[in-house]
Amino acid sequence: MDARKRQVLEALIDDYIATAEPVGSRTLAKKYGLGVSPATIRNEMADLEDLGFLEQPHTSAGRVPSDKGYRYYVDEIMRPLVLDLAERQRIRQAYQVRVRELHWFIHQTARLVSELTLYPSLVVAPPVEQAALTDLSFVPLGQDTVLMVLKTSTGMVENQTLLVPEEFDSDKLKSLAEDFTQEFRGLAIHDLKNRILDPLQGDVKRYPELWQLALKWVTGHDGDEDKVSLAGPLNILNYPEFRDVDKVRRVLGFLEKETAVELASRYYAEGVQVVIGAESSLDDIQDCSLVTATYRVGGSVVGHLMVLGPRRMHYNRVIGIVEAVSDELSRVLHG
Amino acid sequence: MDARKRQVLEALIDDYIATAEPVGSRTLAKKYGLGVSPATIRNEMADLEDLGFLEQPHTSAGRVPSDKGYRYYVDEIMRPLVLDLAERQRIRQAYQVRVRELHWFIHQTARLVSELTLYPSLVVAPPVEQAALTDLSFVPLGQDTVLMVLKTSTGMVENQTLLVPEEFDSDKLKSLAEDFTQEFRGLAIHDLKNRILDPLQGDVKRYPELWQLALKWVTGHDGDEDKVSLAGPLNILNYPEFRDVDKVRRVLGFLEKETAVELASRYYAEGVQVVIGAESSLDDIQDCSLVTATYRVGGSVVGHLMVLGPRRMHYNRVIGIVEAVSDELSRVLHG
DNA sequence: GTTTAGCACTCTCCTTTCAGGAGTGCTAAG
DNA sequence: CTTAGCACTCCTGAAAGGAGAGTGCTAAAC
Repeated sequence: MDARKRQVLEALIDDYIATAEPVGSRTLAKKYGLGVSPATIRNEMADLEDLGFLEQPHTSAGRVPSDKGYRYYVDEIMRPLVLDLAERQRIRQAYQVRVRELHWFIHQTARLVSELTLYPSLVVAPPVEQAALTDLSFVPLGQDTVLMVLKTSTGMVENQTLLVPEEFDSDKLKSLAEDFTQEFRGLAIHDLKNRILDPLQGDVKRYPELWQLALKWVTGHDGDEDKVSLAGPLNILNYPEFRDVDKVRRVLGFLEKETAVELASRYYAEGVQVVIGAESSLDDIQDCSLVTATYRVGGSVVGHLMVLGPRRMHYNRVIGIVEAVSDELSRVLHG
Repeated sequence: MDARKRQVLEALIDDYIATAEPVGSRTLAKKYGLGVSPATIRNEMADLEDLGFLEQPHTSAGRVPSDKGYRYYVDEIMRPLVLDLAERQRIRQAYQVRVRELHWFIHQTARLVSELTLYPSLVVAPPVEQAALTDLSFVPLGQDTVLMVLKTSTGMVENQTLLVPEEFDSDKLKSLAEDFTQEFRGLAIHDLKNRILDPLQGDVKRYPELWQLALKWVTGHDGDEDKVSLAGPLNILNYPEFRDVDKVRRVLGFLEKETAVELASRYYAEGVQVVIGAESSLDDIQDCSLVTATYRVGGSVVGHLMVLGPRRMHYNRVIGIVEAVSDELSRVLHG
């Protein structure tokens, strides 16, 4: 893998990313200043194909990068694009208005990323289920409704309206909230739910009224709702590889399913990860690549951010954007 | 327009809805027990074409209903399908779990409708902007954040987190909330916002601290967010008329834009409305039909519910579903 | 008068064929 | 090692032809 091969590979991938057409030796020689003739490039391309970096759709077409080719490009050749001023500003301003509302953060992030990258983007919120309870209070709303406000160790706030017996007045609720916080503080939400649902724990007897309320919460609470935000799915339609409606259905279907969330969480390692084509071993997105990033609150990874595009994705640009956004998000979440 | 013409029209539309293929006289004679020969049906079809109810894609194809044909079918022939037990139960159970959270209601409704109809569905929430303020309270969350809980005359609750100066302690907030409610109760949210933004009103001077808080609310509050829920957009991909990606883009683009919401609100008349093809005079959805319905709280229309599908939509089924769901939604919102 | 069988006609759709073009690999010369 | 030349392959798009579906019309049957 000498320098010229790398040059050829880079030029070819750049061209293919831009045009979506198989790239021939003549094109490469003409458009990119490689200083050699098409014939020479042909030889290099044949070598690159032997090495597994390129593929030929058919004998007399140009070449197309293989998964392995993209992988080499991403790992060894390309460098993340530095965003221009306007884009950096846009990212900085995106989070200025509101505060502390989980679903707003992820919604905003997903939109921001998909608008900047022109690809669909999925943002997975901090898994509330795993965060620990830090504080809980009840706010009376009407004579039989109450707002339950729950704070977690990841700094997020969750609200949920509950129906309560009428005899729960303001003072009663206050003392119940204190009991609840006292008893359960520090427990992960997930464990807390299990404990509430388990009659053997004895909570039923010790706090009959509180337990009744808590049960309403658990049964009414859909842990997954609002935790994922998808933006810009239609962007996918702008790329010629998605001319086929069946393909569109598979890919967008994937984004709407649980699989996408799972996959995002699978790449748990800090920082930006790239998954190219078949590397995901998911049939539905064989022809797609993913760029995922994590964001943090107080040093630990709490959520994921994912961009999905065709295999010939603008990796350098997307990686640059995803890095910038996840950094900014971590920053504002920390503050 | 004699009885047999109606029969032929009905059979033809039923068949076209089922198959998406132009319907020929032979098919009609064979599949539907009309008791006459293809030749007779041909004559009827020629008449129906003269009347503008049918169209011929080309000389030697079968016939296809025109907008006018569908219109006659919807208004004069078809009757809403009565849902079966399982479906009715499903609708009844859909709203049992949670209470009073606006975004949850519309989200749930959109999902329910799209799953039952197999078409995309859009639900527009009661316009909070137009509802009157009935009550307001602040809940301290941390040393500098506070949850603002706002109740409206449509019975909905809105929450928003605000950043506040540290000197606003619990008692202070309580008295501020009382002042606020006292002063502004009964005002439409929309007017309230304008008033807060208008320095000439004198609120700045009279309630400097409160006004500061209110301003944060107004500027941080995106009136439209969470007010619209789209479900099942991908359903559209299952219909052969949307093989073409450009068409898909136009239609799904329409659903994501403000236009769709506007359109839904345009059909403000109580009950179910059907818009067929070009009747909407919107280019993007020339080949689509819409079924809209309204739902009510305390007797007055507050929101809209919309189903979008190909022109050959299962009108009877969709209308039945939309009626049932909007009734149920009105019922639970009232309670 | 209405209904129907028969038939010629039209138009689409699918397949086949064919030429053009792009790109390759190989060979041999620079 | 590089490059020009050339035969070869394979896709693509246009043109041509046949099959099939469905029609409208005419004339006979009810």
